[in-house]
Amino acid sequence: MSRKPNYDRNELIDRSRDLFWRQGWAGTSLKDLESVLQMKPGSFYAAFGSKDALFELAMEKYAIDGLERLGKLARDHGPIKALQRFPRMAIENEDAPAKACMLSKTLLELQAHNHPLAQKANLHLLKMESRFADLFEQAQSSGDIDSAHDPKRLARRYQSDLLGLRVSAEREGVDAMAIAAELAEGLTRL
Amino acid sequence: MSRKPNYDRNELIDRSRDLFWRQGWAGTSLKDLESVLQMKPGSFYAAFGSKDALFELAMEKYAIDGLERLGKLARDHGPIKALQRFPRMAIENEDAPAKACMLSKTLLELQAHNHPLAQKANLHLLKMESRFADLFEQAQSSGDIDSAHDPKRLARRYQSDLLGLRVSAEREGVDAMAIAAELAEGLTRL
DNA sequence: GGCTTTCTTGAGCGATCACTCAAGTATATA
DNA sequence: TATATACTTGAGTGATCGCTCAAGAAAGCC
Repeated sequence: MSRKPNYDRNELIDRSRDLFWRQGWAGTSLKDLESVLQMKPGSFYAAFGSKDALFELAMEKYAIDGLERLGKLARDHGPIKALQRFPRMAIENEDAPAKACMLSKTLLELQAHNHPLAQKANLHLLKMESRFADLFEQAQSSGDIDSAHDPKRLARRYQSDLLGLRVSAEREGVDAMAIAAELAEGLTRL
Repeated sequence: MSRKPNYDRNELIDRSRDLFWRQGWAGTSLKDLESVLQMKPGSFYAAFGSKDALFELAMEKYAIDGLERLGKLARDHGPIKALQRFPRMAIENEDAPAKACMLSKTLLELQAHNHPLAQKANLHLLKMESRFADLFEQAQSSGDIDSAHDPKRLARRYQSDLLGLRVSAEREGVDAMAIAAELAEGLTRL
């Protein structure tokens, strides 16, 4: 029995993530999604339930991708180099839907209305922050960073600077790569 | 002849700025504005022309206020102390509509649709950046900061970190005052 | 007071919003 | 091949969007 969907659900979520990332929550209409996903309303709601539900899936995928990219950097180059390269990686991809972080965009857009998606964005950011703290701690263990510093404090500051970088990268007329380089260089002086 | 409006236009723009600042462009409806300004649609459009036009006025007022606060800090305490205190001032006011910068929020929300307000937000940010650069240059002249640094570069990085701080301050569970303190402390080591 | 001019009112405009559902179509199992 | 079980379609839902405009109210000038 049954009939298989003629789409790849995972790929649809990817495309939604790109659209939501670029245009934000209110800035993305159902018409936009129907066009990008090549789906009629009926199929869309059968598959995802609501715009909010799909946004949540998209944001989860965004967050997991970020964690995985950071993890791969750490495995390939070690903790300190990973932390140094990550900001540059976040803004150098010209094909990415946006330079700014989707989580911070969501937070800024929806926080004022106490939208559940804003809280979820913050949870993803906290998860990322704790991962940064892990890497700082590892960098201290291997002697790359002075152990006098509190890794959680370092992570908090690092993430804040990273979010700032990515807002700046969204602007025209700002050399974000130069800021990223400064950020990386700053880590060598801890 | 003629009849005077029964409202203070300047105060209406202030209230609009607070609402737009907090809720963003799409997040603020005409109903919201009518409620906060105590105006019926007809009066609203007679007075301001459109939602976008009022948003632009609100954003201009926001930008000018920022420039003036920075200027006052510089006059009262000198360039270096002004740069050190400004980040804290930006996030410590509990009554402010939001911690994050209205200009960066506008940019992030509207950039993807090439909305004119996004470009205007960027122009205001550039103006602010050049004012930061002026202060860095003055701090160098008075010997507070090493003259080997490029003041424009310092300003660019400073603004980026400031925007990051203010995004972080919008989050729950993040000690933004601690980040602001680190930012200020960092300026003493230039 | 009479007149002109502006401001205020609020019903309602067309467009778009997120979303629904009955009908039609394709596929897997029996 | 017949039947059951999904999936797909797209016209259409009520609500809300930003905005208009004709009518009425109030203030300044003669």
